[in-house]
Amino acid sequence: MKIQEVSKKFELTADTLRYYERIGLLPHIGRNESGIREYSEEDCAAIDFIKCMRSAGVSIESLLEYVTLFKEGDKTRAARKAILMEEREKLQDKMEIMEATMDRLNWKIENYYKWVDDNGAELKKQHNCAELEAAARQEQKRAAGPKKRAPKKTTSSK
Amino acid sequence: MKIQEVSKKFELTADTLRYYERIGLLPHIGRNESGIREYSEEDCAAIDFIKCMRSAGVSIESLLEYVTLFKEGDKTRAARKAILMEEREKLQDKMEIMEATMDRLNWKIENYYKWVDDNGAELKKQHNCAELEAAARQEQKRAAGPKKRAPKKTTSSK
DNA sequence: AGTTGACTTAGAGTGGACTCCAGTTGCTAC
DNA sequence: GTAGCAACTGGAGTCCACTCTAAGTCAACT
Repeated sequence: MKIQEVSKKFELTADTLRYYERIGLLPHIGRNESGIREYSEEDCAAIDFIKCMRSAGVSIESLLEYVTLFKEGDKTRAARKAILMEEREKLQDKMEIMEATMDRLNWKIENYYKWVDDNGAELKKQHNCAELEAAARQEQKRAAGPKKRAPKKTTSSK
Repeated sequence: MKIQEVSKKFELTADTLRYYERIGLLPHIGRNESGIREYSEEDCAAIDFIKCMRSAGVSIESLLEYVTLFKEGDKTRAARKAILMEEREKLQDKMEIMEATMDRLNWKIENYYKWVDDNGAELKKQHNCAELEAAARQEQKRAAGPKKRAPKKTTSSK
């Protein structure tokens, strides 16, 4: 398979594929007589694995460690397994954090924002959510108060 | 609360807190007579919310959108709700991806790496995992084979 | 023979999210 | 009163993971 096909198949740009190869995340891909990459089934399997891990947030660094061990052969199996287990732990932790955030988001949507109608006007006032609302109210007070209105430099240099 | 306390409480560096304020993610924090930040309860609630969202991977851009609407008052409730719902969607999607990755990792650990003993030697050979193994084997063949390494630039002019 | 378009390379540039730095001010302790 | 330390400011630097550019090669088509 040529780079464009692989790119489509895995939804990774050709640049990204070349980048992965360059940093050693993918093995050196074979070239044909005119120097064009020809991805084998095995290369694709590797890409599939890497893509899966990356999309879950596994760092390139960890993946590199893993594939580096791979190249060293069977004697590194235990170390490789350890890496996978470590990454599994990390993923597990992240998922727990995300679940907590989901709960919070759900609470906010279902409780705090429940009285919002379709066309964007609010139907009732609410008064039991601290978080940003209170801070925002305070901010409004501050802004309305003394001239103290710091220049609002948004989004650094552009 | 002074910045150092807040920093400890939420495990965010003072730099990060100042950064968040600078870009408008946090409201302008009140200062005492000598210009030192004094974080209110409301500020802390906002920080707590932001930290929670950030640690789940919600982008600063989205959070900024949200707090910007907040400053515009009640008429933006519907829009704010929409943002939260969108972020909930994104989180949900991410979690699904992560779950799939977890499954894959679990499979690999439990099947592919099951015959690794404590001290790092492998006990048995395995032969039914494509992925990187095959690619690695291929790579080893390539390395052992022809000269490989040299780029074939014949007429090179830099 | 010339043009198109996919490919090649090394290397530079980008965007997001911090993180650090230099210089200054202000509080507390000795 | 001066040393030490925490805080302040604007701006520069860093890290990660790409992403883009320039200059070139090659096969196919007109």
